[in-house]
Amino acid sequence: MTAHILHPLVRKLQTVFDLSEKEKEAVLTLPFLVRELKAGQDIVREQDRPSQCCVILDGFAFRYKIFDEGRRQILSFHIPGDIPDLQSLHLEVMDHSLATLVPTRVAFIPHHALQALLHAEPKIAGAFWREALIDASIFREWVGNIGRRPALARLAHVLCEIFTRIRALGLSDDHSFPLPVTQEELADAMGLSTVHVNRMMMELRAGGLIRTPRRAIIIENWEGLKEVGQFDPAYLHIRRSVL
Amino acid sequence: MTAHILHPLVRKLQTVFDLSEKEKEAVLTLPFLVRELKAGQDIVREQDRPSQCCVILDGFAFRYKIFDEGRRQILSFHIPGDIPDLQSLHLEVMDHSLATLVPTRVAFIPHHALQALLHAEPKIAGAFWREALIDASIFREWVGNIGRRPALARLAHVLCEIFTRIRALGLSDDHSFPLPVTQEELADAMGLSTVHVNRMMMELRAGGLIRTPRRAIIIENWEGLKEVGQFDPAYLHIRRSVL
DNA sequence: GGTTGATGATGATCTATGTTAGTGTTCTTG
DNA sequence: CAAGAACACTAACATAGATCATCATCAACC
Repeated sequence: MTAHILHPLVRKLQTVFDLSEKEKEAVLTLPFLVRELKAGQDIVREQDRPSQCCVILDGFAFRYKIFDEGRRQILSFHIPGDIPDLQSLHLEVMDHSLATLVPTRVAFIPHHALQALLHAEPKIAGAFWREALIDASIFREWVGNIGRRPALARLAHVLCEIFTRIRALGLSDDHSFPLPVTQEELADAMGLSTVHVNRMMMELRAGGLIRTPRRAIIIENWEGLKEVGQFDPAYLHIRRSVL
Repeated sequence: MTAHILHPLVRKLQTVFDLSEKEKEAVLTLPFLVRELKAGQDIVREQDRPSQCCVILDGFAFRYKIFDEGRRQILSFHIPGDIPDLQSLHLEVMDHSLATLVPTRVAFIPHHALQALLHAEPKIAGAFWREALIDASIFREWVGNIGRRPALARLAHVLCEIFTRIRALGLSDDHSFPLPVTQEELADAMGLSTVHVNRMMMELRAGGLIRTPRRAIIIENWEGLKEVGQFDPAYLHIRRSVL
């Protein structure tokens, strides 16, 4: 049961909500279709009208929007267990796109199956709603991160957030984690230029806060990084027990 | 019935969802407590654990967060009919604050009454969920607005958004609307300095796009303003019929 | 009805970040 | 294994927007 394909979803829900065995079971018996996607592939696009939601099983994804003249804004990063397009259950038309960052395995679950689940298990409906609200909370934090923090703090904050979310899933016990993100992608997520992200990255390294081996991050000084990024995880609304 | 105190809430829900008479009735019979608040007063604060939600009946409110050294980021503006702290139904602790912009009348509805309503009227639960998702969509747009648009476009976009939301409620038939917001507040909403907001405001006026009589905005050239702000209302997910 | 405080409007100056134009290194792929 | 693409990194220069300081206007209030 632990090895069930949808297990990442259950694990994720448990980081924000306490599920009973029966409820876990109900989630795990959802019908789904697995697809393996290459890196940099769109999963859904702005203006699409999806009839299913996708669960990230393995890999990384991100949401984005293209502004004038091809300026891209990355809106969020997604890790295994996330359902980044859950909103399509209630909002017909996508207002942004969703793509993979690396080769990623996703499970597609038909809307009607999810609707049925939410109907049958009101507590799970609550958990999903909660998920969506946390999503919104993260966007709020990003608004402030981009609007009111200088570049160095902005970068530190993003790294703290990703690490905290990954650790809450139990995907990192020490202080290192995969970060399959290019500096260009980081720049698009933070409203900066790639050149400046590079400079800030170097500054964090020079300060002994992080190391950046190939496609990963090792946090050398967690307290220091939190300090620089003014990071307080309250906005992630993660259950105390898994934080 | 039309003059019921909670009517603004019904009117608002109808901009995003089609309500039956029975459902309207269920909303209007919610128990509530009205309070008149002065300008600049907090309604709920970060870290609070509310046991009720508030509906803006009359006036304007905004959500905000204080970052390092008192730098404030305004996260959203709220108009009559909005329930800005609906999230407290599912997220115990507030991750931001909510305050009035001008003297404002709000109705407080106990969580348990809302829970009961959502249980009794699943379609209304859907409408509320939809509301919350639209909220998130607006935050996403703001992330991009702040991250990827220059100051002039950013300002134009914010004005377009507020106007569109106000007009969807039927609170403005021509092209003028109340905007009881100081340039400082606009600055905090857009991640700019007040001085620069002032300059951009003057530029919009000089371009014949808007006029700004006391505490209000008159849009002189709607198409032009949309153009400058790259405004596409799709992200507001407003029903076609009221747009 | 004058005083006070908030807000809007300016100008001079400074700086964080953007832009452009590269170089070198590593990964992919034929 | 060679060739090409991504990607990280660097430097010189450009600029949007921040800061600081001042003054004008207007509303609120004793």
